Amino acid sequence: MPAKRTLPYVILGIIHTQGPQTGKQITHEFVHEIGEFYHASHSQIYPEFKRMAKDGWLTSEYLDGKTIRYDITEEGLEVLKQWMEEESDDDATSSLKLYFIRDQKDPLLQKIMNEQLEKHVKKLDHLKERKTLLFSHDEKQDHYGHYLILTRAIEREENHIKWLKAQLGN
Amino acid sequence: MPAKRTLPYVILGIIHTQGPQTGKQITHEFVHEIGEFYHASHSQIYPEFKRMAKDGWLTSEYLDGKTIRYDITEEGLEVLKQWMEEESDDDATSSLKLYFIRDQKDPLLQKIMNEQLEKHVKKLDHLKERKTLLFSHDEKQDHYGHYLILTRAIEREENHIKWLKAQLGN
DNA sequence: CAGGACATGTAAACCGTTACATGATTAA
DNA sequence: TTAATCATGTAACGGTTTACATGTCCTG
Repeated sequence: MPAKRTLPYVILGIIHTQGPQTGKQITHEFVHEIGEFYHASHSQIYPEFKRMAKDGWLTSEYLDGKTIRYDITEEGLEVLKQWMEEESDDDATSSLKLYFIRDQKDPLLQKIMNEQLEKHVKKLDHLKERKTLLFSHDEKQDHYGHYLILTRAIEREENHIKWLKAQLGN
Repeated sequence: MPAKRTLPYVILGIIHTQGPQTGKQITHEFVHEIGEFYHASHSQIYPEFKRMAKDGWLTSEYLDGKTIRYDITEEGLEVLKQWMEEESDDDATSSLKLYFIRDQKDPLLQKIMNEQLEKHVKKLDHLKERKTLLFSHDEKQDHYGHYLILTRAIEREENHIKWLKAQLGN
């Protein structure tokens, strides 16, 4: 995978919601808190901190001559806000954005879930087409595994869509 | 992501199930057939073919002085078989293996789905623990997005488990 | 004070993508 | 025949992981 750059935005999001962070603290976040949904190792985090400070997204403050604590700047906040509002290329990114939304009334919640809904509806349509194209007769006899995972993929999409609609209906 | 090496095995699987392949053919497979579940670009495929031929997993045969068609060797078959039987590190890999199973009676089907089931049950347990730990009272008021995606993750696992059990019950 | 854990930092290797290059076939 | 397309091939780049390196603090 081309692995589009999300690390800096996740860092901004964490600092924004959890307050200023040292390398140790944010590494802990990545392992234990947000770790369910995103992971980064310390060897990415430390250089990324410096890059972001150089770019003016973070301020750095020495705590004890070696421990640096970073805080988000106005520019960083702006960058975060833009990222939150731009369209996500995949589900994982959408979920990360949701993770950083604290208020149930935030209109971004609806926006992101609506985007997801639209994409999953399209995906479901496509998968169903594939299924009728490939397995409308008895072909599954001879490609059972393919039939299985296609069926599973369809059910997953249906389940996800159902969930999104239920949430959006609230 | 570290992206564990799956390309060569997918190539073996395709040749095994679809017969000998040229670069063009297998590129088409990656885009149009198996593309739902795995993707590779031609710039990976051509060098990989050569590596695999050098390693004795494939034989190469010139069709017209420039088009090379590759077929699987006995050794390649063995490698494929081993890969199919070893434990998968993630769901995507499990699905790929299922894709290559043509016969509904193949015992590997059950084996792989049982592995998946076990992992997803563990994952579900873990997610539920997280939820009670983080959101047993009214904390969701203040971290609604986190609450949402955790809830969604749980439902996804439940749905997947339900599906696996239904399949295994047949 | 010696050893180990730990926080921080850097380097190397791997995989995959995008972009570029080449030669042959096809088509205007 | 020239131009476009296409199959094949190579190079450069980005991102992530693993491994290695350094200094500090804690502990026996």
